[in-house]
Order: sequence, then structure tokens, then C-alpha cells
Amino acid sequence: MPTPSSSSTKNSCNSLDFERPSTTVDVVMFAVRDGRLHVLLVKRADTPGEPFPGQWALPGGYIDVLKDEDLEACALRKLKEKTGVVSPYLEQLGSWGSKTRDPRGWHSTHAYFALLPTASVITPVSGANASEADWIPIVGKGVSHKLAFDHQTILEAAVARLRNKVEYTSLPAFLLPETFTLSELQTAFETVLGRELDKSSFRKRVEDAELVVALKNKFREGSNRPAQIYKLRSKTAPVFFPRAIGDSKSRAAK
Amino acid sequence: MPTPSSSSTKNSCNSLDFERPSTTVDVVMFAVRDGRLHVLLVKRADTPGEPFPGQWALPGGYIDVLKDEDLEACALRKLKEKTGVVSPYLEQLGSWGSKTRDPRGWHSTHAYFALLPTASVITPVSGANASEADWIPIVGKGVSHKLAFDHQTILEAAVARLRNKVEYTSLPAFLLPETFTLSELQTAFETVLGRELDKSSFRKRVEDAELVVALKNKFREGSNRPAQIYKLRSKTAPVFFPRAIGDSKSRAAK
DNA sequence: TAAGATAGTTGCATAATACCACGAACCGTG
DNA sequence: CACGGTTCGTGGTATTATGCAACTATCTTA
Repeated sequence: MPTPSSSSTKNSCNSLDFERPSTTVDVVMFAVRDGRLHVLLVKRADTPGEPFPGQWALPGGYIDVLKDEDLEACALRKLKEKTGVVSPYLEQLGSWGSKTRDPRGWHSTHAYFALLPTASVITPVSGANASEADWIPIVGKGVSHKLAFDHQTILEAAVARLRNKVEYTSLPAFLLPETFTLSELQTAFETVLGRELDKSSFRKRVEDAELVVALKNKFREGSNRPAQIYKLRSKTAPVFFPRAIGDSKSRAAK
Repeated sequence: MPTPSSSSTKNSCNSLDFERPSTTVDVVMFAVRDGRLHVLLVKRADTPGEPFPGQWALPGGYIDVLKDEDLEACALRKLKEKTGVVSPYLEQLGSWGSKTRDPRGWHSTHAYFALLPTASVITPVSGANASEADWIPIVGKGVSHKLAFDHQTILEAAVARLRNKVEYTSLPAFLLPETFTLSELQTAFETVLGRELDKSSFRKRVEDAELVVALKNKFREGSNRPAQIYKLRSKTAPVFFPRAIGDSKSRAAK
């Protein structure tokens, strides 16, 4: 993760030029491990002079104007560097920028969030060039660590967005391996949602939306009655259900 | 709208420093004029050397690291400069950044979209310091002009987002003056949606969501039967309806 | 072979909307 | 001052996707 070598306070030049804010890209990467939702966080270097040394932060960093063609390419690069995954579900989350969010001066960040299939999580973290990294479980609105910068805010926004979208999209499907049973799919929804769902309703919904395709003669065996194995009809495009799941009371903002 | 005085190709300094992308904020401002949805566009200066001279573009420009506290403040500043409106509905739309979207080099922009009440549109455009500006009608997915940079893409994203949100939120209410009749409210929805709605369903929806409050003994007179006048229960917070409007077929992406 | 567990189905209740029809209040005209 | 025309406002049934509950099916384990 690149870092400006001059971490001096102001980076404007002799400047008739406008002083320009620094720009970063951060990625909130979600995955399910042993039935719980996790985020990938990195521990910042303990170098003095660097802001928030030794603190947990979202993976990300400065845009490389030579390597990165555009914002999404930059996010994908960081994703690949950290997890090795090349084409996960990736969505722009929003951007945060202010005078004060980074002690080095005006910074803005473009935040993305990604959903990684469980398979790829087995490669937990290559201890790459950068510092430590680990999967941290989501607790409540975020995570039980203090995060660097405004990453707490960003993470909470990502969790809120994901939880909200579960209500009417098929996003949790992207947290599963290529093939899965309907029970596993339902569990993924429940994990993200933090609440149990009715089996019958869930299956009708999935069926009517034509989200999945049954694999002929493929069954998950070993645990009692064998379960039909399915795959997604579209590996990349999420499905939008006609109505939100859950009772109208539980739904609220954004 | 500020512009870097050195419009030379590269703006990195002597630089051990990382070369950093330029950052702008653009605002898609919507309003309803004589029954049609409009956007505010500005004509770029005809200065040679400037990219896209004389072309229509979204209002926006570079972040002022001295004046702007954060991104939203920057968007609000531009809104006020162009329209005089100080507290409209404002929502972050997304960000676009790439090596090629601005011929001067790596640029990224933070895009917002705003909904302005019809009253404030009477002040169409102060010909302020900058160049020409005008309200342009939305046709189809966007506007029938060629726009500078990737502003066509951004505008289309804004229109799509607005149209999508009409289905399940009360956003069009922010396009109306403080007080209005239910018919006017419905018309605002229809204007944005581009399709007619059933009166009975619409009113039940609005009623159940407790979106509006009736003003006792206030009626719009002059046109046949007087109509009850209402105001929003909350001037700032949108309401989320329990289900999407319209038949499930018409609904599709994002 | 019976008990337990997971998979999968069926039927009725519910909630918010679509669709259609009607009543209410005001405006113009003759 | 009756009467058609227009806009405002409401009420009734149909539709659709979900919630909820009971039931059957198939395998494992003892």
C-alpha cells in the first residue's frame, strides 16, 4: 500500500496551483466464516509519523495514477492484493472527504464494498508486503475495535447498506461458493440479516425470482435427507425481489 | 467555479511526492418547471486551453481546501452559488474517477444530486460570476445536449436513481413548494415517474405512510371543487413506503 | 425398526397495492 | 337556478407476494 513519502503537513507546490486534496480508495470486504459475517481489516504500520500507527483500518490506500485506470480498477487491485480474489461482487459505497478526517490534511476516499465467496476465504490473508491483516467478526453495527480515520463510519455504512439490501436483493448469494443448497442459501441470508426466516416463504421467493438453477442428480449427502444442489442463474448480477422480506415494522431507514 | 490556473498537463510537484489526482464535486440539481423535470446545466467558458469550451456541463468544480469543510459542504456551497437555495434535499450519488475522463489528467469527482422546490426555481439563474446557466428539460434517460466530460453518464445515473427511488420513497415531495394539494403531489410523482398513477391507491399510500398533514380550513380554490391543502410532516426526511409503486413488471434494475 | 434431524411441500391468513365505480363540491352556461 | 363538465375525494373487490403453520419425505443413528 503506497504512502506519500512526504508526510509533511502540506503538499501543495509553490503553487499558483490550487492546493488539491489527497485521494484514496478503501474497500470493505465481507465474507462469512463459521456462520458469522466478517470484514477484512489491516493493522497500520507502527511507523512514527504515520497517522494512527498500529491501529486497525480498512484495506485501501492512495490511487496510483500510473497503474490505476479508474476507481473501480483501483478497488479491484486492492482486493486482489489482499485476498487474491479477482471478480467478486463489488459495489460503490460512497465517498467521504473532509479537512479533518486525516491529520495530514484534506483527504477524500472512495469507498467500495465487496462480497467474497466462502471458498476464497480459506486463503485468509497473505501476509503480503504490508502489515498484518485479519478477518474480524461483525458485532452489532460494526466491529468491536477502534478503527483509524473515519473507518468506523465507513464500515457502519457498509454494514447498513448490506443489511438493507438483503431485504430486497439476492446479495448474500455472493457470499456462498459456486454451488450450494437452499438451506445454505437461507442461512447466508439469515447470517447477514441477523434474524431467522421462514423456510417456505424463502423458497417460494427464490423460486419465483428464478434466482437459482438446480443441478440434476446433484445432492448434498451425509446429513440426513440429501439436499438438492443449486447454482446461481447469474454468477454476477444480483436479483431484485418484488417485495422486501420481513415484516414492515422491522424496516426503516435509507 | 475555480479552475487551476496551471492547466498544464501534469500538476505533480518536484515530487518524491506521489502524483495525486485532481478532485472535484459536481451537483445534479433537479426541479420541476411547467410539469416537466429539469436539470440545471452551465455552459463552460469559451477559453481556449480549457477542456470542453462552450459545452454544457453539470455545475461543479474543484474543492476549495480552505473554504470547504467537507464534501457535502462543498456541494452545498455550489448549490447556493447557483440557485441561492440553502437547504434542499441533497444526496450523494456516487463518484467517478479515471485517467481519461478529463484531458488534463487523472480526475475524480464526487457527484451529488439535489431536489429543489418549485418556488425557488422562479429565481432561474443568477448569471453570477461564471458563464451562462439554464434549466434543461429531461428527455428519456438524460438530456438532449452533448455534455462535457462524463457528465452524460453522471446525469443518467442521477435520473435513474431518482426514478428508482420514486417507486418506494417520497422524494418527489421535495420538488413541491411548502404547501400543496394531494393532486399536486401526485402530479409530481407522475412527472418524475413518467407514467400516470391511480388516484385512490396513491392517496391511501400517502395516508398510511403519514407523509403529510392537512392544514385546517385551508383549501385551494378557483378550480372547481376546492382541494385540501397539506404540508409535509417532515420537511427534510423522506418517507419510505412499505412496497414499491407500480406493477412488478415495470420494475427492474438497481 | 423407531427416533431424530434435515429437506421439501401445501394451504390458509395477511397486507399493500391495482382497478373500477361512485359520490361531493364547485364552475360555467343558458 | 337547473345542468353538464371538471376536479376532489372515497369505497369495494381483485391481485400478489409474503407470513405462518402443519404436514410429508428421506436419510442417519442407535
